Amino acid sequence: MPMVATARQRARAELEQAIKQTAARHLAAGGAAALSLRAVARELGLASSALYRYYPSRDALLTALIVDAYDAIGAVAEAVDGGRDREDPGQRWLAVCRAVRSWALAHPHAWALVYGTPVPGYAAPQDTVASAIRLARVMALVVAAAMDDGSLRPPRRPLPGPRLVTPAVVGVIGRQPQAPYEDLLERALVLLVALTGAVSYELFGHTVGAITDDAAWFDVAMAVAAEGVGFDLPIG
Amino acid sequence: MPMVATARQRARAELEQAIKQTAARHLAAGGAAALSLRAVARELGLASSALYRYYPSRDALLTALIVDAYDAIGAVAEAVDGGRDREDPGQRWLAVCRAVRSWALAHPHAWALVYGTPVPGYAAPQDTVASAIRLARVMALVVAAAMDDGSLRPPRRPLPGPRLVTPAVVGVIGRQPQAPYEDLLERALVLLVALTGAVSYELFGHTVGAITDDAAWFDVAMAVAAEGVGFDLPIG
DNA sequence: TGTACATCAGTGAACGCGCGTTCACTGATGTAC
DNA sequence: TGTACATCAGTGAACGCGCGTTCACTGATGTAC
Repeated sequence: MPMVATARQRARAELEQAIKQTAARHLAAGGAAALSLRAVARELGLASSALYRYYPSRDALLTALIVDAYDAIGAVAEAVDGGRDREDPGQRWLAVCRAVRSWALAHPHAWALVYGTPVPGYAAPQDTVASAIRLARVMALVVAAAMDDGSLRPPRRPLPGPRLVTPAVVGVIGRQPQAPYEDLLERALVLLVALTGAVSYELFGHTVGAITDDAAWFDVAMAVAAEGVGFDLPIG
Repeated sequence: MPMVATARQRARAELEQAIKQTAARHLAAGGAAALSLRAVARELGLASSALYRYYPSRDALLTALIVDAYDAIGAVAEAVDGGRDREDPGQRWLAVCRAVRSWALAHPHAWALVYGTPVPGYAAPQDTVASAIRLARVMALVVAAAMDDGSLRPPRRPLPGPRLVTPAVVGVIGRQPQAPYEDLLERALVLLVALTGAVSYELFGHTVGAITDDAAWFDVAMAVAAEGVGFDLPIG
C-alpha cells in the first residue's frame, strides 16, 4: 500500500470532482429535474457510460450534490458564527440567518434540492445526516450560549409533557437543559423552521405581491420568531 | 343564447372535470414530475391529442391543479374557522394550523405543488393569486380579532421604519393597524411562514431523527411562533 | 530490472422507454332560416 | 318542421426529442515476483 496516490488514483479523484462540478453547474442552471447524466458526460467529452465508473446511478450523483449543498450551508453558518462566542447571541443568530439567506439566493436550485420538494422516488440515504446537521448545530450552540449568559428569557408558559426531541439533538449541546429551560430545544427548532420556511417562502415566490422589501422583512421574521423562543435579535 | 347548457356543453364540462380529477390522482400518486398528459389520456380512453381541446398545454393543466390545491387548503382553513368569531383567537388559529397540517399529510404531493419547489420552467400565472390568498386571509382575520378583543400583547419592541406589506395585504383586514400594533401585519406573516415552514419541514423529512412526536411538536412550534406575534395558543 | 499478469478507466453500440405537441381528418352536435 | 351550414370533439399518425442503464470490448496503468 503506497503512501502517495498513483497517477490513476489522482486522475480518478480529479475526474470525480469534475463530474460533480459539472453536475452542480447543470443543477444551478435548470434544477434537479434538468440534471442529466448524458448531458454531463457530453460536456466532459466522455461516453455517458463512463460516468458509471464514478457514480453507480443518477441518484448517487444527486446524493453527492445534496451532501455538498448541506455542507455548503453548514459551512456558511459556521464561518459566520466562528469566533463570535463572546458576542450577543441575538447578533450571532441574525448574522447566521442572513448568511444562509444570501447563500440560498445565490444558489436557489441547490437550496431547493435540500429544503424543497424531495426528488420523486428518491430516499435520502444516511450519508446526508452528518452534513444536514451542521446548520442545526450552529443554531443550538447560539441558543445554548444565550441560555448560559442569562440573556434568554424563560418561557412564558413552559411546555408540559415529555420531551419531543431525540437524544441526538440533546447531544448537540451536550446536556439536557434544566428548568426553567427544559423545553429549550423544542422551542429552538422553531428558529430553524422560521429560517428555512422564510427563505423558501421568498425563494418559491410567496412574498410576491405581499412584501415590498424581502430583505427587511426577513430580518423582521427572524426577530419575531426569536422572540417566541426568548431572545432578542437586533432590529432596525 | 340558450338558458340551459346544451348536451355538448355538459359533456365538455364533465370531461374537463374528469381530466382534472384523473390528473390529480396521478399527481397524488407520483408527484408533479410523474404527471403525463399521455398517461391521463390513456386512463380516460382518449387519444392524447384530445386533451388539447381542454387544456392548451401540460402547464395549463398543472396550473389548474395548483389553483385547486390552493383552494382546497383555503377551504379547509375557512371551514375550520367558520362561525368561530367569538372564540379565543389562539384556539382558532391552532385549529386552522392543525387542519392545514392534516390536509397536507393527506395530500403531500399537492402540498408540494404549491409550497414546495416551483415546477421548473413554470411561472405562476395571475390565476393562482385569488386562491393562494385564502389561507392568508383566514390568518389575518384571526389576528385582527385578537387585536380587537384586547388579547393581543403589544410587541416588546415595535419595528421601526416603513411598512413592508403591500396595500393588498392591508386590504385583507380593511384598515391600517394602529399603534401599538402598527407592525401587526409584518409580524402576522411570520405565522404563515411558521405554518408552511413547519408542515414542509416535517413533510420533506427534516424532522426524522430529531423529533419523536411530530404532531405534538407541531403544536409547540405554532405556539412558539404565535408568542412572538403576541398571542397565546392553547398548549398541553 | 524485466516480465507476466491483474486491474480498471473509458468506449460505443444497443435496449427499451415515454414524453409534449401538431395537424389534417371525420363525424356528430348545434344553429339559422 | 326540415334543410343547409357551421361548429367543434375526438382521432391517429407523425415529428423530434432525450433519457438511464447494460455490456462486451480495448488498451493503458499498476503490481508481484
